[in-house]
Amino acid sequence: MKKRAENTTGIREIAKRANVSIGTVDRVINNRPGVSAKTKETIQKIIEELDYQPNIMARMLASKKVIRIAALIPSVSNETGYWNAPLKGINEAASEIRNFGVVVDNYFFDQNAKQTFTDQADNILKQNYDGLLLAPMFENESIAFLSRCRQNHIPFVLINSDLADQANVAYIGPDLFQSGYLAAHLSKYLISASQTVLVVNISREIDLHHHLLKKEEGFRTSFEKEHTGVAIDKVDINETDYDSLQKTLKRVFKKNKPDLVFVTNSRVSSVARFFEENKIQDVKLIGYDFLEENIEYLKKGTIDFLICQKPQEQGYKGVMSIYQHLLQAPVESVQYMPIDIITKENYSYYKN
Amino acid sequence: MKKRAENTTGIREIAKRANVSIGTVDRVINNRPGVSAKTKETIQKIIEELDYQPNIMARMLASKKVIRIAALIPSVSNETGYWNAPLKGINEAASEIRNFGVVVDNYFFDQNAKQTFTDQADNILKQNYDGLLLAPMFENESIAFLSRCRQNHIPFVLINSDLADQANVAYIGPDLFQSGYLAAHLSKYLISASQTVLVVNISREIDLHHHLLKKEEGFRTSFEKEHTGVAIDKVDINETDYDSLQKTLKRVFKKNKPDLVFVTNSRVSSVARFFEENKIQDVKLIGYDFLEENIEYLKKGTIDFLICQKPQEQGYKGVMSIYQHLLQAPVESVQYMPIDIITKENYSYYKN
DNA sequence: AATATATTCGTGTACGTTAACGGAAGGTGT
DNA sequence: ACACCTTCCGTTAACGTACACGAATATATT
Repeated sequence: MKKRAENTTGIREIAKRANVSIGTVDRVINNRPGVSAKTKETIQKIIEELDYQPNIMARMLASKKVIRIAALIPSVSNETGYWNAPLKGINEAASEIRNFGVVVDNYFFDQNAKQTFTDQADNILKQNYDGLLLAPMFENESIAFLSRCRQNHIPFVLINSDLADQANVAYIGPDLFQSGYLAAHLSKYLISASQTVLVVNISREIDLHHHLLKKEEGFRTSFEKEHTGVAIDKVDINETDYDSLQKTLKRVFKKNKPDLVFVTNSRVSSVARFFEENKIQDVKLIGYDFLEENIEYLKKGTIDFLICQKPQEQGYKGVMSIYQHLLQAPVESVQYMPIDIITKENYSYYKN
Repeated sequence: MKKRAENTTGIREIAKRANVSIGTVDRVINNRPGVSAKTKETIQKIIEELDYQPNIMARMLASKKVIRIAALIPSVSNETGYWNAPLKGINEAASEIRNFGVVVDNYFFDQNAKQTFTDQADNILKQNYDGLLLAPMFENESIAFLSRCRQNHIPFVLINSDLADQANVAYIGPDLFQSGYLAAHLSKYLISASQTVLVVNISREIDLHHHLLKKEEGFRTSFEKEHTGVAIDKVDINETDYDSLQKTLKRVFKKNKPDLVFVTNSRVSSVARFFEENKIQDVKLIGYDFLEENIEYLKKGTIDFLICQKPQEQGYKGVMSIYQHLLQAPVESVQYMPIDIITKENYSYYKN
């Protein structure tokens, strides 16, 4: 490891060449007032000539500014560990930019209790953050919250599910429609024409349904497009406990047993459990997300495919995007996650 | 005339708590001699207690060290643009850590000319780099090169294909066997029992073959395990131009037309072209890598699946890993890339 | 003309760390 | 006794930038 080469760049060199002090150069670089037009121009010319790039290290070291970001996401429930992954991504990003003077505070709400969401939203607004990362699970409440953020000039990034026309800095998450569309495509390898498919939406709060419906729409569109003659049934289950699910599925299966079941979210493991307990082996099963319980059933072959969309990366990129925006850097406003297909063979290599 | 912050968690605070000077603390942190065992211990205890993380900014600012890394990978040929992606990853990493006093120099060799590899290797050794990133395409030459690196105490990271027992800091790339295994699994959705599969290895230098053979091995193993009764033929093509390929395939297809073709590398588009030109539509096709020409055939349906293993990320992580290692940070020694499945439906969301 | 006010600029200190330098205390050999 | 090490530790000047403070100069006001 050698010594660094003689540095002829830097604010100091610019000052020397312009015959001014570094203070003046600093004012020009940071676009602060107090420099005559003439001086400013000569300095800017020299900056261009040298292709001067400020040293980020020194800048961050010297700057006492602190950027404060709030993240509001669902808490990890015992019903689904999905939000573990985004949280991990958020924390990873947070620790990466901690040295850059960024503080990320995490707030959590209960997906089964709207009140917890609005409470935390109020909480966040009181603290006067510089930016916000939000998983807008409750549609109406989120819209209200974001409207107040706009009033307070707090920029925000949405992850996991999108909301139209919110003037958000970025959306980072799945293309829900396309994700359902792909699920249908995979299904076509698993069943043949004139067989029956069952779409299962499992979620307690009806507000969370819009999220699932887009996937269902994509799923149906794919089948309709190709005129496969496949019949698509559907059932909504508004309770997340296993007993309710079992009761409903028993009824549906008795009436018309499907050849393939498509679960529109991560609760596919409950359906798999239902299959196992009732010795249903000839029905294919597709669902979402790389969760331990899902993987167990994937290993056993009860679940055929899982679709996953990088939840951890969503958290990571969410934080990074709001941070970039606060640094005035341009940010891609729609960042769709890749649609990953997980099978028995490749799950051990999957990285959330 | 501002006072230093009180609640500082830096080297200064540690010094205060340990009743020593920051110089001593610095010696302990950087593991330099000149500190009594007793003092060292108390300081280390305090560091643990505070969960002290050195400020990278300040460290890089104050340190006059420059870390020099060499990367040696195949050049982008007109035959395949595969190495564009790793190169992009390498450059991305390089520019991310440039401010941290790291210089990455790229060296290229021609996959069809061993000599270029050894020439560049000599070149690199002369320059006395601190670390090396290598794609060890030529097995024997790479082993010889790495042996000399070890002698010169230059740590190295391997990407894209692995070499056993080289004392490398890390391997970052596909699990070749498993990747072929997955290809076989997908194949089972596309064909039925007692049909015929053809494995195609395309590569000019025989030394590059060991790479492809592992994939073939995984592919065969999967079929053997499940006793599907599928017959697996194989053909090696040692020229990379289209005419040679066409001639060989015509001969093979005349003799025994397969129901599915598995191409063990990114040259699958040549086979797709062969299919298209000869109006072969009932043969399934699986291959590797997210290249423009491959995607074209995927769109058209000539190629059914592509398997891709994040070539860009391989480059990125390769640079980052050797860098981390040079910073004395621990590095995961085997980093298998996820095995991504690309279809007509999800290719537009794929990120290399 | 004297004073007040604005404009433009230079100086100094701080950010957290590295590393060169030097000093004190104690040991060794003659 | 002296000179000369060693070992252990403190002090201090950088690194490149931000920013507060105040000095110098120019312009306006009375």
